[in-house]
Amino acid sequence: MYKPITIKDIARALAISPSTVSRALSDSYEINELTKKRILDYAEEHKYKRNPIASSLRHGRSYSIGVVVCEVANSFFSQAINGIESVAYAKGYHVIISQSHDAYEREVMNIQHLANRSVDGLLISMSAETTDFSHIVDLHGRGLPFVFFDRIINEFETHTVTVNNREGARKATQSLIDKGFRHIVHLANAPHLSITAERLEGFKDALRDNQLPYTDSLVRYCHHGGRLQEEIEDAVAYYANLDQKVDAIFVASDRLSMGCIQAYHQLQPVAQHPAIAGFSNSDSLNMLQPDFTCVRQPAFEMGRAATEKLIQLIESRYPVYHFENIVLETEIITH
Amino acid sequence: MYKPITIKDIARALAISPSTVSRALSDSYEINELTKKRILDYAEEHKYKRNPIASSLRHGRSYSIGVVVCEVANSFFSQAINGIESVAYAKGYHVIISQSHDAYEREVMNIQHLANRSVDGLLISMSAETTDFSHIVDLHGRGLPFVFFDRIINEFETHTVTVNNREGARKATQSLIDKGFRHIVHLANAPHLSITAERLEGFKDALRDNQLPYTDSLVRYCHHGGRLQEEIEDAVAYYANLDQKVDAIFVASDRLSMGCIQAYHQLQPVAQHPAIAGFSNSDSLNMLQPDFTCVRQPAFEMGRAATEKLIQLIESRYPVYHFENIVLETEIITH
DNA sequence: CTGAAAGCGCTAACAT
DNA sequence: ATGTTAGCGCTTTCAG
Repeated sequence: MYKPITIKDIARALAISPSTVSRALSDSYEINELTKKRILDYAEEHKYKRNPIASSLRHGRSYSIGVVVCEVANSFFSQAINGIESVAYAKGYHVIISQSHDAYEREVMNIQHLANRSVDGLLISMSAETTDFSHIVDLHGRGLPFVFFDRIINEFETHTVTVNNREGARKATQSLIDKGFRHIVHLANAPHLSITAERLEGFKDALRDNQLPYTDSLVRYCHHGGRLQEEIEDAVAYYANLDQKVDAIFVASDRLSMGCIQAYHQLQPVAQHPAIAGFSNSDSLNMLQPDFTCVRQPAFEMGRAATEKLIQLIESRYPVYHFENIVLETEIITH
Repeated sequence: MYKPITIKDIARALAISPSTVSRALSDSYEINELTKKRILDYAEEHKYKRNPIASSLRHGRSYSIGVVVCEVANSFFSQAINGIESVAYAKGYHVIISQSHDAYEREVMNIQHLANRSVDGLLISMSAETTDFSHIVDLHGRGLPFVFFDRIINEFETHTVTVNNREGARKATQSLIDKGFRHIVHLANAPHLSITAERLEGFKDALRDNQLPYTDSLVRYCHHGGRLQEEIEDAVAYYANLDQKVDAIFVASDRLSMGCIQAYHQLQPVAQHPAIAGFSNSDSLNMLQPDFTCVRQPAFEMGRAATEKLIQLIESRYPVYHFENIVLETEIITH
């Protein structure tokens, strides 16, 4: 059907050898300027397109990188993907996106699938449910480069890109305290995620700074990252039953904030909700909750940085022993 | 670095020919059961993975399909993508997603890029800005299969998957009328999109059914599909200046509804907004606007159907002359 | 500066 | 039932 023109076709038409054509197209130096021009003109005119599959086979590389995030319909991740694509395309790589939906099985399946599809490297933000990392450790051990962003693991050394979660969490909590709230709880993500522990520390920092008491009972975890609305509703119900009336919540993520507001909407009018502050890269959330304070992550920049490091790993001719753990700052938006 | 085991390696280890190994792995019938078992066991044990690049080169197909949507951070499209992936993965195809951000240049670039990357076919929902279709017509003419969903074009015959936009629009508008609103306007998408004309017809139908007058001045178009918040603000400002006070708006899309609510938020308290009804697959929108009536499209199902038709086209041994235009029904959710 | 030849990994004719 | 061979399109020695 769709039969594109090949290097051989050009060679035949111009009565030269395929290798010369290849050289012209890859802009080799050892070629006559005139021959090169003839070839390039012909290629242009006949809309020659290099066959990337053949090229990949030859080079043993696919010039594509895999991305695994929990979901794309999420402001943070979609912005990060834009950053990833901007770098990847500029460097001639293709981006293959897949979603884990925060489920362990889907994460394993996707990573396996991408590795089979011979991506040259993987950019991962861990699924909330994952506690067994052997699928990743295994592939990494076999030489596949990985870079983690946002939700990282420490099973082996590699580049990572994160934000200063602890400080972001502290600032968000502090903003609630500044507004006069004293009974502040924390709606947290899955307990084994790297970001969960860090954000919890920031929450504690803020309480401590203000001589407010901390107990573990102030924290509710969502083991599926909010994938089940039920887990959020349980937390909200739990807060409602505390002896102390909760007047503010520090929420660990966008999705949880959304679920949280949704849960309260079913219970009572907006005016009576606790105040909410939390990590969020969504523009619509602060419309929902008029006084919503959010901690913005530089998602686009994180995607960019992670991709740059990954491509460095992929293109490095020598084994890499020195890894960078890039930590960017968050920005807080108060109302 | 990462040197996977090949068919040759297996052949050498078992002292048989590569073709036999290939036959065993592709489950050919003309092979001794015992030999087959030996090979499969060895492959399993050594974690053999077929090299899809070599396989693609050989078959002249990449077993991947390209998807072009305006953006993934959009409930409708992310649900559609889930449907696309469910079918594609099941049939052994990979999915490569790209975003046009409703911009013509990016759409052209992405489609070009995907075609170069030798996808076997393309699943497209048109960008709002696109009025020149030659980049698509050209590739289609050269034999690349296309299936359109949601936002289609009629430059050539092929399979399409849409919803009954006219009826959905009529029902949404009718629901506003049922609530007692009489001065209803329509915030529309880009005028050249297929869905725009259809939804406008439904809007007119509802007005006519209720003996309400229609004039073109009731309709405002967003030429960039709401990509620029400005275009929505202009429309809202225009409504505010009408002689007749607008008491309800029928909005053509999710993104426009969001932008519309956002624009009103800047102007006046929620209680004084006009009522809104519109096409939306987002769960969060009805929280924003308490009485928001939405028309849900079966996005997942649309993705599924489109992918099935595309794979049919790809795998058909003969030129296809009979095309299906699948039209699904919408569901309306009132409050 | 250009050409001939080999090979990336896989598979489908064509033998045997 | 198995082996031999050739080739998908591209690139890279190695020779000239």
